[in-house]
Amino acid sequence: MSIIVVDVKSRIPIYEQIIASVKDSVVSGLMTADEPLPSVRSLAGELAINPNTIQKAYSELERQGIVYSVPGRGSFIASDTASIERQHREKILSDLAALVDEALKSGIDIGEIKSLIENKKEENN
Amino acid sequence: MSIIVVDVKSRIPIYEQIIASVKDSVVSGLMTADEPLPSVRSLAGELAINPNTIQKAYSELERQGIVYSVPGRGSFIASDTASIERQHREKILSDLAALVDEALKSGIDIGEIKSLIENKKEENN
DNA sequence: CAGGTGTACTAATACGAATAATACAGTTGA
DNA sequence: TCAACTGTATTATTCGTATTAGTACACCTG
Repeated sequence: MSIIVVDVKSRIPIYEQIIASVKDSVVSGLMTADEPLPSVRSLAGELAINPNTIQKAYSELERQGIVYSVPGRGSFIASDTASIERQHREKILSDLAALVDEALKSGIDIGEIKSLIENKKEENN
Repeated sequence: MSIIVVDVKSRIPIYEQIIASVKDSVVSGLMTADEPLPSVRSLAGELAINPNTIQKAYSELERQGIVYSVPGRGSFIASDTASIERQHREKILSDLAALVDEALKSGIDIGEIKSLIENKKEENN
């Protein structure tokens, strides 16, 4: 099963949307280690886009170590998803730090930020 | 004085960079109400880009109520910067909420987020 | 009135994403 | 064995849009 969706009207290139979509599936646990991705041609058919665009996305994912491809067999999620998830968490924390920085510089009260977090914690239970 | 800088190599359109730059100057207090912006032609000369690109940025800024333009005189920061700053804070809080949401979904401990905020608070003193 | 300002318009250019059309080599399963 | 799948590679073309280019007009200021 593939949860890969794209929005052709988005300003974000389709191949980048695919990359993000696969990454999301990995970090959310929807796709697990060594699980096969849809083939270049079948996914192109599903999404009604050109196979070359899919290939470009898969190539980049392979370059980043998110997937590995075997000619004749297919493309698969990397065996080591732990490091992918770790990288993902690091990126979120880094983004979060930058945003909190900007918030404080904009004069947003730290209490407001804290309560926002508490609310989010409630939702995620 | 103008703190407007652009990176022609960025994937972000130059006119959007200018828009963001002006907004930043307003919310950071570098530019205040009714202060004149550099003229379309002079800024184009400074940044070595086409005047049309500057005009496009200024037009959009005017549409958003960030600046107002007077033919023959120039372009100026809006008189009411308070609402601009409010909008900015709201956007930050909204972004922050989304990011915290994603962090919690990624299994990041809430304590880690809190300590991150405390650290940032220290830095901003 | 000269020289600055914003504004408007059309055309041309540049760049990158996406498509299109093939071709080749490896794997798989009937 | 071989048809049908897989990834990979290559080249050319299309397309959208940001950017440039050039020009013109009306307004304001000293």
